[in-house]
Amino acid sequence: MSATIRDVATLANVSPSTVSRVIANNQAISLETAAKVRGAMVRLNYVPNANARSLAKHRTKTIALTIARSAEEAFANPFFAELLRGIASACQQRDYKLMLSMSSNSDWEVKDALQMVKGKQVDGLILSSVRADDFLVEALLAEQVPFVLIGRSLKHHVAMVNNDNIDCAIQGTRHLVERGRQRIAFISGPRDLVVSLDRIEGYRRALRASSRNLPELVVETSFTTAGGREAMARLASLAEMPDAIVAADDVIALGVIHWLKEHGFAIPADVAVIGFNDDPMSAFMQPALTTLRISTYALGFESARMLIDMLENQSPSEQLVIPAELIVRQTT
Amino acid sequence: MSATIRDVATLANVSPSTVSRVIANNQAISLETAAKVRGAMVRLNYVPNANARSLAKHRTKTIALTIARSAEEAFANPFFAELLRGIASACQQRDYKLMLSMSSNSDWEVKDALQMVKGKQVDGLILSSVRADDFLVEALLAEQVPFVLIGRSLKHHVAMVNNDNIDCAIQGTRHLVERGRQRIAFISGPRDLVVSLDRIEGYRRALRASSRNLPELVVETSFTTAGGREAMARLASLAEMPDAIVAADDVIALGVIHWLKEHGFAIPADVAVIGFNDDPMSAFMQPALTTLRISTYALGFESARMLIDMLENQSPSEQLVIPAELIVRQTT
DNA sequence: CTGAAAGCGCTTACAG
DNA sequence: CTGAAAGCGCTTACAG
Repeated sequence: MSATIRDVATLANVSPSTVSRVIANNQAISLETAAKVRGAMVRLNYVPNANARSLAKHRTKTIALTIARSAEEAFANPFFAELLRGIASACQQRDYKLMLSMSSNSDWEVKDALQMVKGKQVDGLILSSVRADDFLVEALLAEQVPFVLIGRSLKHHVAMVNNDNIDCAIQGTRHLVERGRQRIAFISGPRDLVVSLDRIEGYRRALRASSRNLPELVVETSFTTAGGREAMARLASLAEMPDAIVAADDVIALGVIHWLKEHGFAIPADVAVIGFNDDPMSAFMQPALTTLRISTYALGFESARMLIDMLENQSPSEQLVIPAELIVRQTT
Repeated sequence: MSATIRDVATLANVSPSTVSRVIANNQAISLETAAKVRGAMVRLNYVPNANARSLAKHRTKTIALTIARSAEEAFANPFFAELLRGIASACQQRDYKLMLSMSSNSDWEVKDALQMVKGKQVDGLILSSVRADDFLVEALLAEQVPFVLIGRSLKHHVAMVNNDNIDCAIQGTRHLVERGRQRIAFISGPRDLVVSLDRIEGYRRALRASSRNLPELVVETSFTTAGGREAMARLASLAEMPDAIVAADDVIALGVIHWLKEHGFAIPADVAVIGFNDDPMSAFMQPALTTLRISTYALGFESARMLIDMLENQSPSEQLVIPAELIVRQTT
């Protein structure tokens, strides 16, 4: 059995309260006593029991990232690795622990999230995606759980860090318009996500803003390479095939490019392609992918920083918009 | 404040002990009582406090993955995302929570790990890499902490899941020998890692086993794309440049390929390249990368499964070797 | 089948 | 500057 606070107290000849105070760096304790206690702690190899501590203090110094997908799916997309990188860095800096919660269906997601926070395993949550009808947000609001969104809520004014996805899609689409493309299609992720709705909206606005009366062509698929291939195949079977694709994710764009190459289309000569995210691999693809750099790392870092600030200083919830940038490479 | 077990007890008109028993699904409780209690739980939206529970039960149903790098670095390599995917899946299946622990230096690593386990935040650990002089392993052994290694320990017989890295390197190198390459260089990751030593060993054995008296050429770099470029640049500056590269990681291989393309070398005509891992991106590179598929996902999944088995059934520690396979594509 | 009591290992007013 | 006591919210022998 590990040493407890009593063992330390006994060895140092003080009361447990005193030991507790030196753990907490309480200034009231005299330097001699503190030194004596610290000596006992190292001699016993003492580590405070975090459960007892959390139970007494009502805080855990732990936050969780929730991902509304099966673990299988989630980390297949570099977006989440990059997001995690940012979150983990902020946690490291602020001495917080990070917990991961993945759930494949929306009921479980709500249940898991509430369980972690109400069960006092974590102090707060980062939600990695937001659905249009977000039960989770409502449930968390109702239960007064501290959380920050990666993305935005359609209905509630809550802490969030997001990109201006409408504007991103406008930029991407306009770029294609300016390149003189005639049939620009948009391959969207699942339409129940706010991010999908925003990007579709931006795509539409850009087309309408062009004076050329360009047709709107939106198809939906999953955020996977396979999804990209499949969507491209569908688009190619149309009477008139698109000459440009805006894909809502680099991983989708990758699938599109594969399909095109396999079927002998030249990129960008026959079909131009633009993605979203600027995943680390995207610069290295052949041809290198034109994409919207949404700064996923910053999204993660800032969300964690914001949550921890809220937790520690009850600072008010912020609405942060991370700037995005069109990175033009070889596919357009 | 959230409802506690007392609130539920009061509402259901039973004692807290009884509520605790229905939470635990204790068979002794009558069906009526159980139903009554469950009713009260949902009415109060009750969630048990995990800290109190862990404190009383001495277990948390949580495991941690430790990564001995800064968060910055870790998730830049797809290996960890893939590993995490496997681990998270197993956790999901077995209803365990997953905690992440990253630490950039070896002292912190030991401290963090002991803190998590001795502090009862987690029941056990998965170590994602093993150093030749592994203080962590010794410390964990001394403290009787349950853990499993991804990789192998040079000195201790402990629970582990690993690839036969020596054999992998033999296969990869032999493949190049059979392709008639004359100057086969090996780009290793940091030499303080067991996995690096094993792969270097395999490379050497394969060269010696060839009857052609091939020169040994080993350089060391970090597990990054930049590391690959830099190492390739060094090799290219030699009197006689290599005509084949075995890179200890696909990410390194990617850097090598970039360097070669930028400097006008044909792959594989001038220089053949082989990687390790079969990261998801590797099949999509141009040219597609020949690599050793080490089944990273399985490594992760099995490590978590093994750890949880040890935790739940005190099953003895296993030594599992995940088979690897040479995937020949276009770079060789 | 159920309850009262002690215990898990901390923290924190309250006294002195 | 330090200690005794109560409390955080559970679980689990021990009785009955």
